[in-house]
Amino acid sequence: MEPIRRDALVKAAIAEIGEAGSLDVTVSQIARRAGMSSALAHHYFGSKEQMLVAAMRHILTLFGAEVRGALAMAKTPADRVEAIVRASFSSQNFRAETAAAWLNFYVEAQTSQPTRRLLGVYHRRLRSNLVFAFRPLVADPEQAAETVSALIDGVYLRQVLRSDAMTNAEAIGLILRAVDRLKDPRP
Amino acid sequence: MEPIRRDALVKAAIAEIGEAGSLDVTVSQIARRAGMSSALAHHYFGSKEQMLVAAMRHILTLFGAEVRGALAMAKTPADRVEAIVRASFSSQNFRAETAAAWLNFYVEAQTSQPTRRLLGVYHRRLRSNLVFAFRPLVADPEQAAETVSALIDGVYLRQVLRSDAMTNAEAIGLILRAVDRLKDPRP
DNA sequence: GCTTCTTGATTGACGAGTCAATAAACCCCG
DNA sequence: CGGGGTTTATTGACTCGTCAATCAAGAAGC
Repeated sequence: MEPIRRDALVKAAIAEIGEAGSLDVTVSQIARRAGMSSALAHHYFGSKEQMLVAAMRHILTLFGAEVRGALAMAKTPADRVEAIVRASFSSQNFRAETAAAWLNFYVEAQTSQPTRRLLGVYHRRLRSNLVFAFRPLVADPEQAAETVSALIDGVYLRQVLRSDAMTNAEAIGLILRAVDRLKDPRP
Repeated sequence: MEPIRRDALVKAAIAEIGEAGSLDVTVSQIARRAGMSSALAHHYFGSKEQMLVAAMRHILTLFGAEVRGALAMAKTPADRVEAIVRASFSSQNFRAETAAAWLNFYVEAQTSQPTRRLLGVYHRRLRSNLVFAFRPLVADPEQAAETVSALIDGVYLRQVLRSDAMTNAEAIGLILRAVDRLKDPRP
């Protein structure tokens, strides 16, 4: 039972956060959506915070898997950069729901140590993937990685807010064009 | 009395939000920091939401003034882009405190119509300034503006989170180098 | 004596977490 | 088999705290 319940709660939490656009969702709401009582949610997770951390871990796991899959297919360095960008904006990840949860985790990370640690892991992984991909392409791969990371986060951020949202294809196009400009000219 | 009290409350609200890293600050905390009772805060602002909107408007006003000032000094198009970037990361704006408030307003905008409207105004203004500045420099100024906007937001976002934060000079350098790459090569 | 300013006390709502009690599943030994 | 006992699953009701908002009443100026 335990794994089933935990899983249902994590998914319900993400859905609820996405719908509310905020981490201010009650345990009761999440539990109701997952088809159980709030007491049971506490039974399996101990506290609301642990539940939200689990939700975040779930999102990061999905994202990580997607990046790994895309990287496996990439042959050239340029392919690798493209793979990471595409995974970041895959239809799975680039949804109002997920983006809203994402944004709220950033807020949470300012006060919650576990959340901050999780986000830190994700950042380092993304960064190291990007640095590796950029190494043969530019003189300063670290700077390029930093720029593209920020660009990805920025496009995401704007996605949450705007009513005239970009499609994921547009987002990918925007970033890949920027990436192209960042590359050193071939001598 | 009224303008003095309102001003003190707005500043206290920003400080409190920055310190807490969250919009979950109580009216009492803000009022105490501003040296008055929570009842008085309600007397002058009516509701907590109106107080927070006023705080946000204050931040945006400062930011707008800074951009306008910097733009007034700019002669060439490239100067104009640089002015906007520098204003965005002026030591006034680029502080953990302000950045935290900023981030939280993004979250708030997902549910609060007034907040969303305010942020929309800021976005449009920034965008139109950037488009204008980029027009003589690139073939597609709208796209360049979009890219730089996202980049600014992204660097800001990461600033809130990371412990090994960038200085504002580093942030400006990162973005200006990217801007340089975005420019069309002179024929 | 009227308006403006100010507050302590109170109200009413809401939400996290606990608990005791019930139901269901499982297990072991006779 | 089979039934007592143990663990697991589940919940409604409750506690305790917090907080936005209100109000009535007290100072303070004019």
